[in-house]
Parts: sequence; structure tokens; C-alpha cells
Amino acid sequence: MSRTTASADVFQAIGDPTRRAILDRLQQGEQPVKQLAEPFAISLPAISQHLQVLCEVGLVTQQRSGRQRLYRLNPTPLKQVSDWVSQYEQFWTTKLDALGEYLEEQS
Amino acid sequence: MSRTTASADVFQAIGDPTRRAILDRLQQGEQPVKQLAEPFAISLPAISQHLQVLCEVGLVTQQRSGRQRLYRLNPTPLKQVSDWVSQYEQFWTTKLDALGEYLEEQS
DNA sequence: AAAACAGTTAAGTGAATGCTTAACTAAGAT
DNA sequence: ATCTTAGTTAAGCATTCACTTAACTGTTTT
Repeated sequence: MSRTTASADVFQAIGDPTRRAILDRLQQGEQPVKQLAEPFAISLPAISQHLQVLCEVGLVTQQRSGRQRLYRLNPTPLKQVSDWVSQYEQFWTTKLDALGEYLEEQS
Repeated sequence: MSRTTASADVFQAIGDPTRRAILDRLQQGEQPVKQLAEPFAISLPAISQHLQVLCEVGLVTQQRSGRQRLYRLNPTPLKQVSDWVSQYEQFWTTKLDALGEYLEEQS
């Protein structure tokens, strides 16, 4: 079997550019797989596997509708990422402040 | 050679929990490798390799000091992550979620 | 000059990752 | 009933990953 171990880690899930692009696309709202897959140059199973990973970390939910499967964005797990990153925000503001001061000194 | 391909992708770099922990640790300030590696149960080369990845994506800078190598946090590449995630912030408050559902129902 | 220290580079390994094609399941259309 | 359509599951493959031990580089101490 392939793609069993998906690690259930949000950080790793968004580590893949295709998965980020899928999430970006889902901002436009709930979509069936085919429509979701349309802009990507990879096979449908590949998309399906990515969706499975996103499902496992909770970034996406699934709902049947006739013979389609509608996928919907659930961004709440991204809060974990947001929280982690925001720890560093102070660092880069101070750093950019310092850069600003430096640039001012130079001019 | 191992660990050559480090993809130079910030998202992937922070996908690894050990690397995130290293960054977290570097918030306390510039540190030599040995000190940095202290809490981890992996070998020094492994840490060194992680640092190389972090270096490649610019999250860390290196500076020699005698026989030590001081590593320093440079969080600015995390801005990329912050920017991406903040796109979703509006989605994860429940009020806006409800609004989103409402709007979808209408369309 | 030799030994010790701090760290990297090299080489190899097992497991995970992202992808493929082929085969399958389930629902709607003919 | 059969054929599409929509999508997943299975199996396999090449690459990448995180890690290891061993060997190396450069610096300080003795």
C-alpha cells in the first residue's frame, strides 16, 4: 500500500506545494475532485492521495453528493501554524526595524 | 552525498519537527552547535544536516567563532509562511465560517 | 608537535514521499 | 441491464528524507 503513513502533521501537510495549491483553490468554496484537480498536471489518483493527507490532518472535509465527492476547506488546523509562526513575528519586526534604522543612518 | 537536495523551500524546511525545535531553541539567541544539539536524541551530524537545510532556506545564519560555529536565527523567511497562513485567518473564526456557509447557500 | 575539541563531509541504509498505471466501487445516464 | 462518470484503492517505482557511523577539517590547548 502506498500513502498510508501521512503523519497527521499539519506542518508536513502544508510542506507540499501541490497541497498548498489545493487549499488555496478551496478558498473559492467546496469543490468536486475533478474540478479541484483541473489546474494540476498530475493524475487524479495523485490528487486523491493529497486530499487524503489533507483529510487526515483535518484541513479538508469530504461530503458525498451524488457521484461526486465535495471537498471543503477547514482551515482551523492552520491555527497551529499561525500560532507557531506568530512567535517569530516580533523577531522579524525588530529585525526590520533595525534594518530601517540602519538604512536611515546611511541616508 | 546525502542531504544535498534541500529544496530551498521554507514550508518544507519547517515541516520537520526537529528543525522547528531548533528554530524555537534559537529564539534564546545565537548558539554553537553542541549546545543547540543538547536536548535532541539524535547524532551531531544529523543536527548539522538540519542546520544546513535551515541555512539553505535562510532561516539560520552561520558565523565562526574560534572553533565553534555560532548559529543565529533569521526569521524573515517565515514571513512567507505567515503571509500564506494569514490568508486563512479570516476563515477560521466561527462567525465568518457561518457567514461563508450562508453565502454559499445563497449562490 | 601532538592531542583534544567542535563541527562538517562522506557514504550508506531503511523508511517515507509523490507519483504512475491498472483495477476497483459506486452512482447516474442511456 | 449496460455504459458512463466520478472517484478511490492497489501495487509498484524512483526519489527524497532523516538518520547512522566513519573519516575528515580546522582550531585551540598542552
